[in-house]
Parts: sequence; C-alpha cells; structure tokens
Amino acid sequence: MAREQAPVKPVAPEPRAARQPLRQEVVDGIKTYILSNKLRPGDPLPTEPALCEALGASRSSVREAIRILTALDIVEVRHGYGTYVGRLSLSALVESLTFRGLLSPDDDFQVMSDLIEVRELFERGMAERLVGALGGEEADRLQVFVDTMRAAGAGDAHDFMAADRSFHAQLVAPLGNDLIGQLSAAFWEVYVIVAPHLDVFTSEHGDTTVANHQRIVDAVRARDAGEFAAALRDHYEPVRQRIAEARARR
Amino acid sequence: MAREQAPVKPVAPEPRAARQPLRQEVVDGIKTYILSNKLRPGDPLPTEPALCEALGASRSSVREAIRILTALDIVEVRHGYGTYVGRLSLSALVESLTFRGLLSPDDDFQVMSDLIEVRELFERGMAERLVGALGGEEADRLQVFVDTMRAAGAGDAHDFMAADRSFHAQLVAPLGNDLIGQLSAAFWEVYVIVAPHLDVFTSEHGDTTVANHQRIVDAVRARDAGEFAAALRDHYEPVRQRIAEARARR
DNA sequence: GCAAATTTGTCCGTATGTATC
DNA sequence: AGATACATACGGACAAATTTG
Repeated sequence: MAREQAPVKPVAPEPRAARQPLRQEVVDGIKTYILSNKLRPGDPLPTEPALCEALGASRSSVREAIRILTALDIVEVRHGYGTYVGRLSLSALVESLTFRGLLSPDDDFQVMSDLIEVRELFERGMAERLVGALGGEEADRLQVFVDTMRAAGAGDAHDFMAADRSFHAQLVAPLGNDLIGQLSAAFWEVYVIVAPHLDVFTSEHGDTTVANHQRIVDAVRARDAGEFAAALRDHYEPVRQRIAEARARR
Repeated sequence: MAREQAPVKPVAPEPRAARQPLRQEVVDGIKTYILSNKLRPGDPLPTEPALCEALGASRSSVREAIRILTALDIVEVRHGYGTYVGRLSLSALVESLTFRGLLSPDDDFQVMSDLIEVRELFERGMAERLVGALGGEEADRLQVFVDTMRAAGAGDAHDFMAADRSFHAQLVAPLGNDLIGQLSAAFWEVYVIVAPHLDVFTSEHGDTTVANHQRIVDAVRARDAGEFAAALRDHYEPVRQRIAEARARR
C-alpha cells in the first residue's frame, strides 16, 4: 500500500469530474441560462454552435441535451431557423401516460380507469366552490357547449367531441387552478388516444350524453352542490361502464 | 400550365417522406418494438448499432431518439452495458413542473399553490370512501408514521420528512388508484425542490404538525368523514400560510 | 420568385470511458 | 487483471428547411 506515487490516471485528469454525463451538464447549463436570463416561452435561445462554445461541449452533446429538453417542452426547435424556450406544457405527461396505457400487459384497463377517476375527482372536488361563489355566467358559458353538442348530435362526431372537451375545460376553469385544468386536459388526450386501442368506444354522441351534460349545467344554475355531484357521477357512469365492458371482453 | 413534366424536386424522392424528422421515426420504431414484443420495465433493448441497422438510421439519430425516450422514462440506459425498458414513472412530470415553478416570473407562487391544492383535493376526495369501507388497519399503518414523526421531532429533519411523505403516500394508497399515488408523490417532490428556492420553508417539524397528522388518523379510526375533511383542511392550512407569507415578502 | 445566408438535421469515422465477465 | 462489449464524446462534412434581401 505504501507506494511512492498514485496510479497514473485517478485524481481526475482535470478537464472533467465527469461523474455525470456531459450532456446532463449541458442540460443544466441551458436550464440555468433560461432562468438567469429570465426568458419566457417563445424567447430565442443561442444557436447550437454558440451553445457548444459557451458550454464547452461538442455539437452531439449539445444536440442530445436539446432533445431531452424538447421532450419536456422546456425547449422548442424549429428546423432551419432556431431554438426557443418551450411552452412548458404537460405534453411529456401525455406521452408517458399514453405509452403506459398501451403497454401495461397485466391489466390494460387499470390506467384508463384511474384516469377517469382522477378527472371525476377534480370536477366533483369543486362542487362546493361552484355553488358558493360563482354560478350564473359560468352556467351560460357551459350552456353554449351543451347546445353545440346537441346541434352536432351523432352527425358530426368531431364537433361533438370538441364541444365535450371544451365543456369539461370550462368546468374546471373557474377554480383558478391552471394545473388542474392542464392535468384534466392531458388525461382527456390520453384517454382519446389509448381507448380505441383497447376497443373502448371513446364517446356515445347520443342524446343521453347531452342530457347528462345539461343536468350538470342545471345543477350549477340551481346552486345545488348535491345535485351537481350526482349529475357528475351519472355522467361518468357510462364511461366506467364502457371500460368495464371492454375489460370483460378479454 | 400545360407542361410536359413536373418540376424536378416534388413528389417525394422515394427514400423518405420525411415530413417528420428521422429521429421521430426512430422514437416510434423503438416504441413499437417494445409494444409488439410485449416487453416489461427492465427488459433489455437492442444495442445502438443493432437499432441503427434495424431502423435504417445513423447512430446520431438513434442516440437522439434514445435521449427523448429516456427523458420520458420509457427507456433506461446503463453506460457501458446496455439499454433497457424504463420504469414508466412520472419523472418527466416532476422535471417539467419543477422547471415551471422555478421559471414563472410573474407569479412565482401560483404553481406551488396549485400543487398543494391538487394534493389536498386528492386526499379530501377519498373522505367518503375511507369512512365507508376501510378503517381500522389503515389507521394502524398511518399511526406508525405519526409515531415516527413524533420520535424524530425537530431533531432529525430527514426522518421527519420521510415519515411525512410516507404518511401521505399511505393515505391515498387505499384508493387502489396508482395514478393518484404517483401524482401525489410527484407533486411532493416538486414542492420540496422548488419551495426552498422561493424562500418557503418546506416543513415545520413541530408539535402542531404531528398533532394535525394525529387528528387525521383519529378521524379515520372514528370513521367520521366530516372530521376527516376538516382535519385535512387544518393540516394544509399552515402550508398555504407559508406560501402566502413568502408571496407577501416579495 | 430566386438566391443567399443562417440554422438545424443527418451521417460517418474515430477515440475514450465504463461496466461486465 | 484482462478482454470484450457497449455507451459516451468528438469533429468534420453534407443535406434539408426557413427566413430575408
């Protein structure tokens, strides 16, 4: 053990501690750049060569770092033009949950079921708040979407689903909690993508669906929290039903 | 307009439609590979050169695709050994929300506030379910963590927070909804990371905190849904308070 | 509408670091 | 400890896309 000198390589060759990959340092460097310059979504970032020089990494490493940040929607790239600060959406959550839903082999439907339950929890969680403070104009805004759904009927499935989506977005909007709205929207996306792959019909487009939504609006207008919660339960019931049926078919 | 032949370039030179980057095709290719082979988290994936040949792309494109999938925890890489199917966790959500919390310049605290509200919504949303079905043994499991918190006191902050975390994990566990548990855990992580940067103390470690948790356990044991909800509200009150104070300091 | 300039996308070859056996 | 297989990182070159003059 008593040797006259340390082995040749160890004590860090100076250039890099390198306990973590270089690309990760670049990721942190870009994050820090955005934060310390107080950039906003859409603001331009330095070009790839500029980042290479600033962070002391090759273009490959910088590009891989940018890919990571792009996947998180922290960075957005426009081919042939430049890189920018991303929108910081929850697109990564959608990607992640979608893949999980498509993969899970033991019980393909647990993910879907959980998803719906969380959405229902969000909407029922605001029952008291809705009857307490707000009411009239929110109901009017919701009514517009119900009318749109009724007009589209079974004829225009695309418009119907768009109105359905807007309805539920408007439902959680008054909470003033952006996170809930974005999570709810993300879950809707995942459901629409995954459900068809599991032979679950995504929507009925029928009169019952319209009636259920109408009932929710009426409950808001009547400021009846109990009825509101009950209407929501009945609204989600057929969805749970469809998932259960599809699960039984396997 | 009547010309004998179309312009030179258009109708796609055959080799690639290329409306989307090649790396994205590689991403989809790897996803498809995992799905069609029904791989599970931890299962090995082909090596980089193998993927290059199988998907007809260069190393750069394959590597960038792997970086994207790694950011989503769909793929996991072990340096010098191989690439594997990832754990499909919500780590991307944590990264994304954390950065958003650190960035948002107009109101640094909205993200934090929203976060706490969603967690509270999750836990209060299961009030009826707890009193209805389960009760005794769940309360026992929760009691263990409260005792741990009491023992740790203000002395061991690390143990205290670990017990606090476990308590809330156990609280939502009986729902049988993994998604809620993972979202709740993710929000906890984000809070712990972001709060210090905003001069918000993450925890009090005091007797009041312990007492509030004890009150929740007692409510579960007494099967009193109203008391349960009230106890939760009082538990989260100081957290809201701390955020409000920090917000006022700016 | 064309052409040039800028920027990102893709490829290849090579060298290095790291983990397993 | 050595050998092998693999991922990491670099540099240069050319292709594709977009804006601007």
